[in-house]
Amino acid sequence: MPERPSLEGLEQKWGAVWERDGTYRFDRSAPRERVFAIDTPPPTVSGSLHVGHVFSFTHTDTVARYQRMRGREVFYPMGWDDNGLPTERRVQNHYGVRCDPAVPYNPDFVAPVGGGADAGKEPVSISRPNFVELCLTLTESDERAFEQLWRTLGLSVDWSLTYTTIGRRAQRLSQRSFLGLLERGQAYQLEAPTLWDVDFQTAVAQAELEDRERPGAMHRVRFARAGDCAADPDDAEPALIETTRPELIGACVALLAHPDDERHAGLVGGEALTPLFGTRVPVLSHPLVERDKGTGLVMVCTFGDLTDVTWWRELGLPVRALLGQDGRLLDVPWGAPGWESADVERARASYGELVGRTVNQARRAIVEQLAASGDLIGEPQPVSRAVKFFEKGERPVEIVTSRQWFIRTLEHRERLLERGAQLRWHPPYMRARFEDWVSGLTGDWCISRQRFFGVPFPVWYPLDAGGAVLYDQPIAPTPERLPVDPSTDVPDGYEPAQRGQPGGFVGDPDVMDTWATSSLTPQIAGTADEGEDAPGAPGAGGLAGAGGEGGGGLLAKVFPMDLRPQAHDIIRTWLFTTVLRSQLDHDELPWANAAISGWVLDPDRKKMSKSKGNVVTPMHLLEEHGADAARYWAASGRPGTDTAFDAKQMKVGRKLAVKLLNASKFALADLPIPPGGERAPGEQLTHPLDRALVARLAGVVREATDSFERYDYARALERTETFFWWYCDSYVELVKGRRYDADPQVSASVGLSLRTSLSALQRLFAPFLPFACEEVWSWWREGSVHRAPWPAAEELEALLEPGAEQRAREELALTVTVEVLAEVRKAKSQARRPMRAPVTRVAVRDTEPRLAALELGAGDLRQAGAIETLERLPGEELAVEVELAPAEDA
RNA sequence: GGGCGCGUAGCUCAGUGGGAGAGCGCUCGCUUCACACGCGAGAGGUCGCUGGUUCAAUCCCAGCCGCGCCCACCA
Repeated sequence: MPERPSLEGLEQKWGAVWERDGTYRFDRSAPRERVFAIDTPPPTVSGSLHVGHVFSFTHTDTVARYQRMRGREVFYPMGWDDNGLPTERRVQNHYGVRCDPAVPYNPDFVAPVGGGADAGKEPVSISRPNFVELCLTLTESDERAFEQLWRTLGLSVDWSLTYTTIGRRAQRLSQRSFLGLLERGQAYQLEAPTLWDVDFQTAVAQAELEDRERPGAMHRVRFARAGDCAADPDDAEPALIETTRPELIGACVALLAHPDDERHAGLVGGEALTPLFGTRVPVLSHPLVERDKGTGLVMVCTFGDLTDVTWWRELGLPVRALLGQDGRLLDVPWGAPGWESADVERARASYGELVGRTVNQARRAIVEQLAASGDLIGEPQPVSRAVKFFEKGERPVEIVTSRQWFIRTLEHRERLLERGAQLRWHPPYMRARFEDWVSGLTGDWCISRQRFFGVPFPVWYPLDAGGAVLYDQPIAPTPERLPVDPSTDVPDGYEPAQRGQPGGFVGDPDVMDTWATSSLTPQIAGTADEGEDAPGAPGAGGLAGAGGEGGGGLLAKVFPMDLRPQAHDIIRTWLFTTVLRSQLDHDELPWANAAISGWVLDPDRKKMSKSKGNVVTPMHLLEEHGADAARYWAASGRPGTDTAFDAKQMKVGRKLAVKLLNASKFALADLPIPPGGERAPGEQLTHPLDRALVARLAGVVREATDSFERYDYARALERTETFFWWYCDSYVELVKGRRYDADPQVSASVGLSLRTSLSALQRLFAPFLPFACEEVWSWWREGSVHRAPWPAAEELEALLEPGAEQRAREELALTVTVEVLAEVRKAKSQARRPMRAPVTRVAVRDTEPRLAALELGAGDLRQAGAIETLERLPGEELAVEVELAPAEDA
């Protein structure tokens, strides 16, 4: 036991011991019912972890440590989500490269030195395999840094179970699951209007959209009436629409009014001519049109927003697409079929100024044209409106038609809602977010991305004699070949030279969305025994192993898992897709519990973000305050609740950890420690106050345990902490006299009480302050506190005398004794005297039962208060007179 | 527009159908034999507003106001 206990260096000291002893190693021989499996969120590997990660991962770690101490064999892996767009973008910037699938693989390629955006050089085009190699190199170094941080924070993960979402094992599982879905008709391909990010040039999913307020302008535009009236233009009342997207007038395929809107009843059923381009479009009605918006007449374009898609589909409108995949206006053949115009020359002339322009450029240009032609009515009115963005994108998403892979989702909606109801949510109200999302789904899940660093779709397509791709006849590899990359691998029965040749084959060029793989994290983590290079599982189709049929593998032991911890912002993505995939592949929930963490907000209650520069780097945090202190702050944030970043809370946590060191030192120093630590055979709690203390402690243990069972780690901490400070300030002060008594008969009971209480407190704090607790445990106990059993209220109560009446009297004795001691302290404090100042006489007036109880604590009270005479007088309520001895120097 | 959560001391937040709490900060005091990262004492609040249920409401119910988040067919 050190002379002056300190927190310094405990992270390194105990981190090394835990690693050496395999303290957190998952024991694969444990029976299924003892296993507690956690589906750890794999952090995105694209730079650095932030304070929010420390926050939520600490929550999970406290639960993991609690369960381990409860005797569960905890399956607690770490994963790295290194698959996907954020990594690609980071690699592009870091190395100054760009992936071009047309470039051949260069085995001797060396990453450019001093590349990157800051070098101001044009990015170097490299092949997809070279690009993927760079992604792997960069993520590897990030992952080492992440692991170091987690180890310093004291996460009790089993590092031998680490997986990555781009690793061969994840790819194999992801592809195997996809092929199963394809075989069962749950995955399909479709050419359809798709949400599209024009910068990344990839499809995106509904779940990856977010709204952003953007300034825009509302333009009132005149459409001439076509048909009979066209012969007599002066007679024809024009059709007025309002739009924020005038650049899409050329893509207009109809005008719509509400069926009950009498103002436009005369128009409906007729036709109108688009301004500038002179295209005939029908005027129709649809109930989704809102009469009080704009003029009540709306232009349908292919496609300005998701509502346009609805109208286009429901009304069977044609496609007149203007926007290309790069977000620029396409060159379209005015006058050709589908592009008819009442004035082809004028249409070509107008459009000539728009073609090749971006959306914003084209909008400015067409507004000038409309103004010049008189078709723009009034000035554009500035408006602020919500625009849909890809959450990682910088320009609004567009809707373009493309071929994509989908997983059937809508038809499983009811079943998914049932699954959501079966899942135990912590806190329970988070379930509403899941249900809102499932109920609001409008389409199946688009999982294909036109990117490079991801899991490829494991299919090829035959080419017919004319070189056309036969998309409806995909060629799948046999399971033993997985994972495959169809851009380099060749399907069975073909030669490499046949790639791209008529009668040959092509590989699917796309990769899966990152969620399409991370939605399988329970299965990926649970197949750690397969190894990275194991062949595909035997048997076609779905995943083998889960469900336990014959398989003695790891997966059968850990799946379905016990706990999915995650933050609330990814309920609609990660949580939802994991439930969906587990439903489709296993027809069951992937876990029994979902524990949802809040976010870390900056002190202004805004979400922390790098752009604001208010982010504190986690490692710096741990170095300054210590891991236990940071964990204390995190664990004080209640489940599901956003918490402001607060360094002051960390200081409080640090004080608590230091206090635990010192209290343990006081309690244990020079105290005989029997073998086994707490209690020698035959030892008894002979003093009523000691029994009362242990009884109270049993109540705290019960509350902490109940709280943890409900995943309310914060309450467990709060109860333990409150008790602990009271214990130090009141109980320990009260019994110091007996603690140091020369007569072993007198001190024995305190010794047992201190050993018993410290043992319980050190274990109660262990999930929160793992380093300080391990340190104090090591002073007097064998083995790790983190493998010690969680304290049990029953064991503590076994030390007490039976009899409720006696327990109540002793509990009252502790209460009254502490109350009187407080009065004595108050008198000394108000007299500005030290706490050890002697007291000649204390007269306590109180009710008879309380005075009787006080008698049980009178001896300790006299010693703690330095009281000469203690008188007990009958009274109505507690009143204490204190006569201090004269100060020596007064 | 819909849903969820929140609104308690200057700050951060617990809490309960019957006495309004903690930590930090502030004031005053104490070198008490584990700890000055300590100990003791104290000041400080119409528990968002308005109704209702109840003997009794900070807590339960309704409405409103404010904040945050999620969702929405935002032309």
